[in-house]
Amino acid sequence: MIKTNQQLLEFFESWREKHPHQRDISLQKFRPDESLIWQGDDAGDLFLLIEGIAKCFIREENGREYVLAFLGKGEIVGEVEAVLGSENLSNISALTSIQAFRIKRAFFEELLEENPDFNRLILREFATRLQNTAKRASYQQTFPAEYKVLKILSLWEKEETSLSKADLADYLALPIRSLNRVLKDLNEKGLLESKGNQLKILSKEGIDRLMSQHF
Amino acid sequence: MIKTNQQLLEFFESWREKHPHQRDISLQKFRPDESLIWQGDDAGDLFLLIEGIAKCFIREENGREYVLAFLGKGEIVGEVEAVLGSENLSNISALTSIQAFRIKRAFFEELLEENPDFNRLILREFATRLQNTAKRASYQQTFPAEYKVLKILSLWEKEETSLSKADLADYLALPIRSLNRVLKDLNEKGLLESKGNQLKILSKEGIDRLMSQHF
DNA sequence: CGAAACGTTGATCGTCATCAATGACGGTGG
DNA sequence: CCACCGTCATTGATGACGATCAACGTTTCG
Repeated sequence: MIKTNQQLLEFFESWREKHPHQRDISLQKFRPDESLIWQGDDAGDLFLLIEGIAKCFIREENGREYVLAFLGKGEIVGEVEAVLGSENLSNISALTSIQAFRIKRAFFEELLEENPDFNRLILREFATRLQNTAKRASYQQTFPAEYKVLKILSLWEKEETSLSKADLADYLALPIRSLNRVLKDLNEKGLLESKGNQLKILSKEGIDRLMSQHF
Repeated sequence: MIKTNQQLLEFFESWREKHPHQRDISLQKFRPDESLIWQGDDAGDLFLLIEGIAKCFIREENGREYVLAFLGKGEIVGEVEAVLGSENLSNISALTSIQAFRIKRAFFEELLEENPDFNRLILREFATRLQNTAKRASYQQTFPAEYKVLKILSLWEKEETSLSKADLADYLALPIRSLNRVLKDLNEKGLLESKGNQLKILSKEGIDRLMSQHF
């Protein structure tokens, strides 16, 4: 639900320890709602999240937002554009306060070419993202709204941080009104407790049961 | 619409010329409807398409198919799974007769580690796929059926090969009936001519005009 | 001063209307 | 026989609008 990449984080942390004076990596902070990357801009520096949560989303020509992913600790942003040299496909904005490494693009490319471990980490990162987006595109197309919500909730559970309902709705490509409707139903069925933005799953079994009815 | 990767094809062709007796790459043919890769199987050898078109799709638990991409000349399949060592995410099946290189997985990994040019090609391939799937997921969620069809058609035009309507419908995540309805409308508006599986765009301007109405 | 009362604001929901997408079924034409 | 369409019914998702409720700060009064 919120992607993380512990290995990538460790790679950069240990790199920093070994090269404390390296100027290609710097620390940068963002406040909630600040943007790290703007869709349509030319590829610039990359960021690696150390703390906090960011939202990666595309704004369509009709104004609607589609959330591609929520990114957490250890996730890197801007790599796709860096590799292709293309303009930014998506926006990245901070949901919480964020602490991040800012990585010079040239340095990223250098690492990619000269450090096999890093190269491998990025390859794996790409591959998992591909898997994730493909899976999600598939089931978000083929299942009704209620199921999408259930799917998210079943992935939830131990997630510490709660997202705003608005963000959740964007992620599911549902209007808030529709999301609320589904949540209320689940509430009445006793599967869920919702106060404000805090969603609490009361019966994982019940949720799995409901999901299986869509087959 | 139908992805291709000329550079990757050239890489393997020239590799073969230089190493004619290499046993890690072999030629393999597939007939229409044959499968190259089955969803859920363990990662095996990879394929690189030399001729023909393949369909990459996920079958959901409720039986519906979601087409991730149509693959043509120079596209490689099975790389994501090879990198992650995970089971196959999707099915790959031949739409036309296919001629392909079959690449041993171990050899692929070796190439990836030891050949910087190849490594770069794969990185770029991953990155463009990420861009494509992300873009598509976004606009397929946020626009109505008619628009999705228009979008495809506007990308069409110079495409030589025509896909079956059934495949097109799966790609758009629409039932055939619905696809036919849209096509008929466009037909009546004089923007499109359709006989059998051959779709011919009569007025690109008209299509762009219709698309802009969705904003 | 402190507590009760009040008003404002934003989130949520009940209800109804609407629309888009789909399914069903039978007909037609190649 | 198969692909396609006319037509009608149904379903799911959404929008509109007003009512309600909770949170919060402000006012009023004892």
